[in-house]
This record gives sequence, C-alpha cells and structure tokens, in this order.
Amino acid sequence: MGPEGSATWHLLLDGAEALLRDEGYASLTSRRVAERVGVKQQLVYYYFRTMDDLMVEAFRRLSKRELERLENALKSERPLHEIWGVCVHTNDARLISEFMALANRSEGVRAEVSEFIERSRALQVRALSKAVQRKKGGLAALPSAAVALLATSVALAMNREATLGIFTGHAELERLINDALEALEPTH
Amino acid sequence: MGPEGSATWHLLLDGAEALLRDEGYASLTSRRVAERVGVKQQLVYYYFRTMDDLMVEAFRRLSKRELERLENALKSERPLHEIWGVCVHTNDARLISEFMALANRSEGVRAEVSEFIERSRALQVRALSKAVQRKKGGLAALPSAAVALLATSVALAMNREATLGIFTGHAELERLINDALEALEPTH
DNA sequence: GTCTATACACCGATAGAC
DNA sequence: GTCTATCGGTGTATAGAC
Repeated sequence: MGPEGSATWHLLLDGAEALLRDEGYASLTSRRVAERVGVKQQLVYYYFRTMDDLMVEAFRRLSKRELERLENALKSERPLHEIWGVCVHTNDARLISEFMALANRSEGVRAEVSEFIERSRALQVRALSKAVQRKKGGLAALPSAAVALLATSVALAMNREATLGIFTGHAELERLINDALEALEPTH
Repeated sequence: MGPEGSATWHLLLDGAEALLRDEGYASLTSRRVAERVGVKQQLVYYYFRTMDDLMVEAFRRLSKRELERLENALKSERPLHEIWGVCVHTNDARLISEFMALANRSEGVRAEVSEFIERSRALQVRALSKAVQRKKGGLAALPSAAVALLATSVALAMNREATLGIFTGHAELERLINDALEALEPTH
C-alpha cells in the first residue's frame, strides 16, 4: 500500500526492529512503533496494511541484509572463515528469537524465515563443496549439508546462550571449530 | 499465593502451556487461560499473583519434568543414546521458542531458563565423561562440554527447522551423530 | 502524506460478597 | 476458593478532513 522504500517506510521498520529487540513481539504494536519514531499511530496503517504485513516486511528487509553479508563473505579470500564470522556476529540473538517465535504464529513470517534458512544453507553448502574439492579426508569427508546445518545450529545456540550469560563449553567448541576451519581452509 | 500443587493450580498451568504452544505468548493472558480450562479470569490472580509469576511457574514445572527424563536416561543401559533421544523428542519446538522469547523479557523466566540449561548440560557432561573413560581416540578425545553443547544445539535446531518444513542436511547429520554415539557407546 | 476523531475489543489487576 | 463488578489502560483498524 504505502510507498515501499521511502524514508518513513524505513524509519518505521527501524522502529519495529528496535522494539522487537528491546521488548519482544508483544510490544510490537502500531502505537509503540509510531511513538518510537515520532509519528502518529495511524501512519503505520498507511505504510503497512496490517501489523502482520509490517512484521513480514521487517524480516524480509533483515534477511536481505544478512544474505548480502553472506554473499560478500563467499566472494572473499577465505569464504569459510568469513561465513562463520557472519554467523557468529549476526544480528543479536534476541531479535532472532523473537522472529522465530513470530514465525510460529504468522504464516507470512514463517514463509520468509523458511526461505532465508534455505537460501543461506544453500550458500554455505556451495562454499563448503568448493573447499572440499581441494581437500581430502578429515572434516572434508563429511556431507556438506550436514556440516552447514551443524555450524548454523552451533552459532545460533552460542549466541543465544551468551545473552543468557551461559558460556559452559563455548570456548572449547569454538576452538574445535576454528581448528576445523583452519584444516579445511588454511592460510596460503 | 495460591495453594501450589493443587488440582486447579496444575489445571491453570496446563492451560498456559497449551496456549503458549498453540498461539504464542502474546495470547497468554489471564482471560484466555481461564477460558481454556473453564474457570473465571480472576482465579488466575488468586493462584498466581501476576501473569509473570504464572509464566515462571509454567517453565519451572516444565523444566522439572524434562530434567527427570534426563536423569532417567542417565541411569539407563546406554545413557548417551537415551539422552540424545530425550533431546530430539523433546517438548515441541514451538513451545521452546516461546519460552526463549519470553526469557528475553522476563527476568524471572530468564533465570529459570538459565538454570535449566546449566543443569542439563552438567548432566550431559557427566554422561559423556563416563563414556569417554572407557573409550580412547575419535570423538572421545574431544572436551565433553563442547560435545554436549554441540549436541544440544543440533537437536534444538533440527526440531525448530522441522516445524518450519526444512530438512536439508537433517538425515545426513543425524546419521553422523548416530555413528558417533555407536562408536562411543557400542552395544555390548 | 499526515492529521483528528473514533469504533470496539481486550488487557492486568483489585475490591469485596459469599 | 470462587464469584460479581469494575477500574484505567492499550490494542487493531477505519473514516474522513486537510
């Protein structure tokens, strides 16, 4: 409905994102978003027909940014190292938790989240397969899709636990992963 | 405040759990919980002083059940296999997503979730250490805390993705883990 | 494109009768 | 322990002026 991509459109999505991160999806209301960015509540419905549309758009914009970061990592000198870096230093874990919970309730968000996961996994598999061609044995013997899933799971869990103040096993696991990365994609 | 452990107390927590799973925490209101189990809204405040108290209590009860399952698994014939089974066939991923999101907003829930993760990790480390004593080399050479964190991360992520209809890499990774379990804890 | 005004439903929580 | 009654606040969403 509203002009997609305009300044106010981005402003509202910025507000929605911040609100989601700071206070959770129960606080993601038209009044709070509008208040946060200094416009009237009814404007939200001009730019986004419903609150659900706003949530879908917020995730779509976020995932587009994240996929661009991954694609840049893929083109870099050491793609595997860079991709791992992107996954570990991702947008903060709280925001992701909220979107995952949201995906359970909104069909639109669910579809966006689904597509994002599939695309980023495919990209990771591409990077892994390329590295595996050059190496033999060790981690290189494992199926790329399994390794990609494993790495994503671990990165997300460590982020989530870190925000809870839990670090048991984190340093050890991160060292294991860095060793594996180094073996698979050594400095040349 | 209200009589902890009474029939109505449990009934209300059952309702809260079901509501959380089916509709998310935004729908976890005193009215909806009461309606669901067939009592008046104000009773919720008799048994739980605030809605936050109810959420904390709901997670506490759930985590107690889950820890008992893990402790039984620990005592079994093949503890590692059983513990993995508990993690994979855990309470459904939607419910967990909601509690994780809730932990971002409620100090009380946060503390409970934190304690649950630490306790279950400690239990898993105990089981792994015992198995490692008997074996040498391979996965047994890795730090138990790292392996426990890795397994938990993977189980949770696979559950979450399954509810989204994503299965890329799942079968491969599950086979890898089953092979590792078999090597670490063979049939005797 | 942004505003005022407004509809109607639902929220957490309390007071007090029985 | 469960009920009736009720408070002030907040939610989504629409109509229509400027």
